[in-house]
Amino acid sequence: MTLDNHRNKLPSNGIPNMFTCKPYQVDPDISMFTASEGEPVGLEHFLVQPECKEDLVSDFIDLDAFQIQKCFNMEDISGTFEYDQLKLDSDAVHPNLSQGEGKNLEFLYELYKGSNNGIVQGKDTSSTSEEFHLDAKYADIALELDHGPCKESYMGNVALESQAPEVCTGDSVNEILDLSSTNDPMLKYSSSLDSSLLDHIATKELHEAFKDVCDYETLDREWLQQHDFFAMKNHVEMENSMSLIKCGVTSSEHEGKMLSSIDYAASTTDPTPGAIYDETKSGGQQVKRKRLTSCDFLKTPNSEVSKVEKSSLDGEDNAETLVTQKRSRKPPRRYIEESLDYESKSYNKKCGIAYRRPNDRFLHVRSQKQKWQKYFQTEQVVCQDDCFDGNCIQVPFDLPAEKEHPKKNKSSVVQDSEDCKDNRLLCLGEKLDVEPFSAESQEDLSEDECVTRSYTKGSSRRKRHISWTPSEVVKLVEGVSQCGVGRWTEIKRLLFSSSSHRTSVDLKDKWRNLLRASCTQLQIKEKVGLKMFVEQGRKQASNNIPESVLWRVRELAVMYPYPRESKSKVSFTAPPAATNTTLVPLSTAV
DNA sequence: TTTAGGG
DNA sequence: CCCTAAA
Repeated sequence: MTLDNHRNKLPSNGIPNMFTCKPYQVDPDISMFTASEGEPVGLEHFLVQPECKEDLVSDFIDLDAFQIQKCFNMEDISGTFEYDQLKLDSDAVHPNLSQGEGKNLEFLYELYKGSNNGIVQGKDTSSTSEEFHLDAKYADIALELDHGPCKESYMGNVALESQAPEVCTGDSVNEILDLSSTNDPMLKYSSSLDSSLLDHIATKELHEAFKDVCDYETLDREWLQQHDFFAMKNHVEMENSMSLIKCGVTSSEHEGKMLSSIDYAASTTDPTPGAIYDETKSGGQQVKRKRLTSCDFLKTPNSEVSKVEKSSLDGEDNAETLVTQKRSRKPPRRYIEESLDYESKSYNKKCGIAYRRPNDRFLHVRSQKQKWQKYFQTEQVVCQDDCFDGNCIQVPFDLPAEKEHPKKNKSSVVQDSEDCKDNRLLCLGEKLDVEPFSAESQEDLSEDECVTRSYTKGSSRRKRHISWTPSEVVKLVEGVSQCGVGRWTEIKRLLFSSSSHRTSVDLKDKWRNLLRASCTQLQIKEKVGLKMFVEQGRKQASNNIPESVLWRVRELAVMYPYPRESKSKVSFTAPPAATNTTLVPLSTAV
């Protein structure tokens, strides 16, 4: 399209005519319905303006046939328009249109008519203006509308009415209202429209229209983007308009701006049920392309305004590209990524520290506190403390870790923090690891673990205490019976391979403890009798070690003498007097 | 690395 | 459960 093709003309009377329509030729080779999916076809691609008639003034007035139709729609609605002022350009009528052209025009007409359906009540376009030949389904009639005194207000009404009942966002409405108010105070009448209500209606209608053909979200997003785009464009135009006003440009130029607003309105009034359902099943895409038409049209550098628009829109190349070229496609990946990124950022910012894992949060609090403690005394520290919800027992930061482990070399604060971190992380991992072990193990872990954890927190490298369950003891005994005493690695490999928290050393230690326990228990049981047995029962209950297991341990101890333990074992099996002296302190201690 | 033993 | 020495 050439630049001239988009310029609207003024009638010979010299009055700016913003409704000048040129006869459009339909290119039969390009059909909206046969266009490939990936390449939306703008209307202007097959509506070719063959000629420029009167290029008098309006670089700022951009109307193609489609928008003119919209103007007609509005005029039908407004009821304030003097149809006498409409003149049909005889050149507009093309009685010799081919079949394909007729179809395309018919589609245009249907779109046009459909756009009316939402707002025209009991009024048939064809009946109101026979001259338009629209009832003849030739949508590309060229019209000349005299630029009468009422035109401005009319235009304003057009813009408002065309946008209001159909689809529009509050922004676009406001933009247009701004434009209108700057041009004609009469238009303020329309500013009383409830934009939110209009938004509701518009959205509802839009959803109805696309119920069967479009995905709601996609449609909404695209539509909103387009509207934002329009609003922005409006804004740009308004600014430009104001600058032009300052330069003393005639009011017709402002009308040009307003026509641009109408363009937006027209472009947004397309997806009406009538337009869609009267057409083929691909109505949604058609409507999209239809909208694209207006965008492309606006994008065409046909005037200074358009240039300004284009440049400004190029700055928004994302939106522009999306709106003008990728209408029937999904939003570009970059857009999605940016959106997601933005959402995630805002989400994170909103959530902040509250969504950290408790473990990390504790560490964060602690490290931050240590760091800040040097510089700030109270405020931030207190805030951090408040963030800590106390799921764990918080150890005072000045609490020396060496308290629990005096042998450890005194670590620095940072070192302590790191160690604590490791320890806590280890605890978490181990707990997760232990949980599927068995129900018993979970029971055992429940309360004691919390206490243990809180107590062992200060010590850096001490492993969390995990009580031996009876099942574990049984496994250990079985392992010893199979592999023999002292082959702890093998036992672990065979029976405790799934228990990462039980090392071979642990097995050895446990076996040693079992030996002691068995010695003690059995010895006491033999010696003292029932009274001590009751005590043993208590102890046994506390240890959860069945007596049968202890007996088994003793048998194994005999079979596989444990080094150096065998001495005590021997003493255990030795005369009672000797065992008494050694075991009494133990039993009493327990 | 594993085991034994002290703590 | 940790630590260390010894193998």
